[in-house]
Amino acid sequence: MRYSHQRELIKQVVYSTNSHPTADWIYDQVKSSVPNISLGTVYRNLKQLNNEGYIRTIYDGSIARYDWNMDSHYHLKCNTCGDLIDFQLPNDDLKKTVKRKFDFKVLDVEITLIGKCNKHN
Amino acid sequence: MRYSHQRELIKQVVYSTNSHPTADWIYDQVKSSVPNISLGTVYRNLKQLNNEGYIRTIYDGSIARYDWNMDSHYHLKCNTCGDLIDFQLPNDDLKKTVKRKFDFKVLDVEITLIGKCNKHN
DNA sequence: AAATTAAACAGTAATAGTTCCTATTATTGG
DNA sequence: CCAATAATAGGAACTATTACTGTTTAATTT
Repeated sequence: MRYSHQRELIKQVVYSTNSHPTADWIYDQVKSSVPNISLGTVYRNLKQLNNEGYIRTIYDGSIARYDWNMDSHYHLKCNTCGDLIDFQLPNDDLKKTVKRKFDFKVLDVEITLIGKCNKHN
Repeated sequence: MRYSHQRELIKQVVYSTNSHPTADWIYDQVKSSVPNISLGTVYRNLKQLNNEGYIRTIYDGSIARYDWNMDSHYHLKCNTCGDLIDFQLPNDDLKKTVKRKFDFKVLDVEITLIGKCNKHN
């Protein structure tokens, strides 16, 4: 992957926040240093950074968000304000621990384990 | 909610499969009995069925899928074939149990707890 | 059983997020 | 410093979903 100024800035923006930004938000940020950057460039570079393991893509409903934190961690999603909050926990009683540690009321739990099923051994 | 033939068929299609179908797949199925049903009707009714608690909407990456199973349960997503497999587990060591019970190799775990954060007490 | 009312409809246009295309520009290895 | 080619800007295209509009249909009232 050849160096690119735009990609470097995009990476810095993702690494600068814990808010799991969208492509559009990142685009707006980078525009302040490179006013005529195109949204396609942002998407292309986010995909590359994802593929190279610099960032990860998470889906918040139907829209993509980007996260610099590559450690295995989970998210608390508030369906009133939409915030996505990082957390890391042992595998015990999630709901109670989350209520205690984050004062976050769990209404629904969605767990997706991504991997490979037994048809591809 | 007034009775509608189309909605009844849409509900039946969702209840007929464990494959977590997309709106488009449901549309194709229902078309065999109502050839000129419109895709908008499918989406509108899926949303209504969701709001009335007959089905739930799950997001698979950026696309919506529909599930008749309203119990709290999780999904194994295979990133080779895209299958989404239901499972239900106690909160112990997920990865090992999943490997043993489903012969499914977990590469990444995404957990989203949906609820309300402490700004809205 | 007709008339009335409003929900649901088909068809289609519009939107949002994302990807693709093309001619131009920038990085890099020789 | 030059040639090769990866990356770019700008905009068109695409996909999933929602919104709009005039018509049909189910439920309710006469």
